[in-house]
Amino acid sequence: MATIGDVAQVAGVSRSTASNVLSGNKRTSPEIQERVRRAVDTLGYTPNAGARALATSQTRVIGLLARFLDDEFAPAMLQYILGVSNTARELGYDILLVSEADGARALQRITSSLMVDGVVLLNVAERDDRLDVLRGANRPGVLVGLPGDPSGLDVFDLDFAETGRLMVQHLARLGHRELLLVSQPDHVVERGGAYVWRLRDAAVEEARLRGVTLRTVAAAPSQPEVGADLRAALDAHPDVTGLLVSNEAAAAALPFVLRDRGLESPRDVSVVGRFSAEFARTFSLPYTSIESAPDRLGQLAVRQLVRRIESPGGREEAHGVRFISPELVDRGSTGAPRPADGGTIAG
Amino acid sequence: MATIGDVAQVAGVSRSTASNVLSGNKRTSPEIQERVRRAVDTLGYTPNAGARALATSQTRVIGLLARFLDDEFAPAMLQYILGVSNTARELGYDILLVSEADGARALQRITSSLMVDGVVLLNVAERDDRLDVLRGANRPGVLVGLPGDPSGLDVFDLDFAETGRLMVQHLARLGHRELLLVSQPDHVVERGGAYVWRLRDAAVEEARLRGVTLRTVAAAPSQPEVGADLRAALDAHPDVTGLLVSNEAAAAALPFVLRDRGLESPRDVSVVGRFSAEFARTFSLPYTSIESAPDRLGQLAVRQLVRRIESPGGREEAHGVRFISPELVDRGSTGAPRPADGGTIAG
DNA sequence: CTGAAAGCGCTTACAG
DNA sequence: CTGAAAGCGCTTACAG
Repeated sequence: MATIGDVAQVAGVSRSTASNVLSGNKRTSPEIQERVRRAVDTLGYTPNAGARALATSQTRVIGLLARFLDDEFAPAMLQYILGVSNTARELGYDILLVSEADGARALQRITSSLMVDGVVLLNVAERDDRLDVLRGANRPGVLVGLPGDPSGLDVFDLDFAETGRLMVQHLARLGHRELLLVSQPDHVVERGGAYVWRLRDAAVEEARLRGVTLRTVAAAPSQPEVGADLRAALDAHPDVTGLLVSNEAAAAALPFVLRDRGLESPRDVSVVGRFSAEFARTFSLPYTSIESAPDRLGQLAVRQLVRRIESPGGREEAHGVRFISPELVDRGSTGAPRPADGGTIAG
Repeated sequence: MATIGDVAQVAGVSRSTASNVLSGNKRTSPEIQERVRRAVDTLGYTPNAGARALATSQTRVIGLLARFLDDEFAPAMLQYILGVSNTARELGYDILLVSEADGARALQRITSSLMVDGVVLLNVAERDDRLDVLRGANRPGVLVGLPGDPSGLDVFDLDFAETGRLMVQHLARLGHRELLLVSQPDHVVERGGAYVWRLRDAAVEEARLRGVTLRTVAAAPSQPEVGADLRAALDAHPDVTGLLVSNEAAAAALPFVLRDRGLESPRDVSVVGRFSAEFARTFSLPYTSIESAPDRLGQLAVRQLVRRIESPGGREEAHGVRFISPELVDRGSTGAPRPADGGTIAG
């Protein structure tokens, strides 16, 4: 491997001059620049990342802490990872992907060894044991997902409360009076999935304000249990004309369940989901939905992180929570409710 | 940040002794060990990764080159990534995830800068522009996926030819004489997805040997086009009693298509897929399938890579192609064909 | 068994 | 504008 010493020698300059040409930090004469560039080309020189990191305390690597939990839906997670990864590369950073179960320990390891310039935490829980580590770390970090205590942290998330309200509004305006919200199971909430109740509570409140009945049901986070949960929920609430599906696994299973009963949306039941366009495409979901925007959240998170890393006073600027406003993507699965005498959705 | 110098000072030893205790490379007295360990604890010392990499030329990071192509099914890809990532962590390595479009350039970048000790290439094509870079690189690499010219490379892959034969055998033995293979579209093959024709050609040959009719159809790699392709294929071949579904997107869409026509498997049509158990779970696929074993392939690949990295003569050992034997997982979607007079599967 | 010294390949004040 | 020198934090022969 060629070193910068080799480059300097071939170019006939000192190592510091070669370094200055390559970094562009100091002005150098065009002639010198040309000589150094030629030397780099002939030698096929690439700076040694470890040596550079040692000298500058910068690695140009961002740590990405993902969590693949059994009770969450892996394909949805992938989209966040890709969103972060793509934006990082655009800004000149590589991604160290950490998917191990013990995220707190992993975070400690990669920050204290200075392997990364900063970190992005995905799938943040209400009480997340990674946050104390992050607060004590020597590198900045941003979260995707709102924890219970976001103080001193940069947080990006979908506005789940507004999402809940929007879902209810949309169906209420179309004339629906009997709604069913398909949510995540209780243990997701207990484990810290605060987004679940943020959406649910707001939906319930909005329904109350509008004098609409909103029932809530928890469905399993994976196949095939989620299908059974959906069927049971429809049986239990035959008057329902509108479905709010916040649970992504349930959304993926819904076409099967509706077809089983000969139901069509929006003819027999109106459906509003909460998932990304990419997710809809992967699972052939024909439902109107609130876009969950994983790519945009990943992008915002990385941009903010890079600002903290690179801007001189970036580390000290005020932290805050930034919500993405939910947007409804119409895929034609909602309409006026079927007439009251039009039978039931129970099988 | 504490350095090893601080540790040495607190422990009252020299830096080299502290280093030796931590690495375990040289024998040290128990008392000294204890003193050093205590100093590490009180200071919260973690070695600086860059400095260590510079001194040892080892980073304990493995580069993972993924490719997310529009014409392949992203959720299937995730499983390989997780397989590699989990095994790497078990062996003490972190993962640098590279998902950018220009894989060859990325590979050049991470190897020549010595950011990684080795690389795993996913989704390798028949003619893959990353391979020349890998052959010229100063770090070892292993592939998941068989290229046209595997010389000088470590390759792991499912035995697609045997997979094709096994699928045909399984249905032929049950009495099926009219089979349909749902494959990938031509442009996947042209781009270099050799696995497509490896499976197809072997299936065709096996069918010929057994005197069974095997038709082949290409289906789109994503929703919703794949559904239309499946419907058209069933219409075009009404005599078919057995489906071999190698295309993962087609497998995910098949339940919808069959239900549309009131078909059940195995009553009306027998189905054998090729996908992982995890994939089956995610998409609620009730089909007997050849296990594609992404986790196992990832594990084998990483183990081999780490062997090359760590064993003294590991770099020089003979390279080779290792196939995983296909295994059929029975999910009850195959049986004897319906009687010849039993109607057709066309809608 | 322990320690002083050199070296890994960069960058960056600093002096000229 | 250019170069000699120091330093980043480790590891590792080498001498004792």
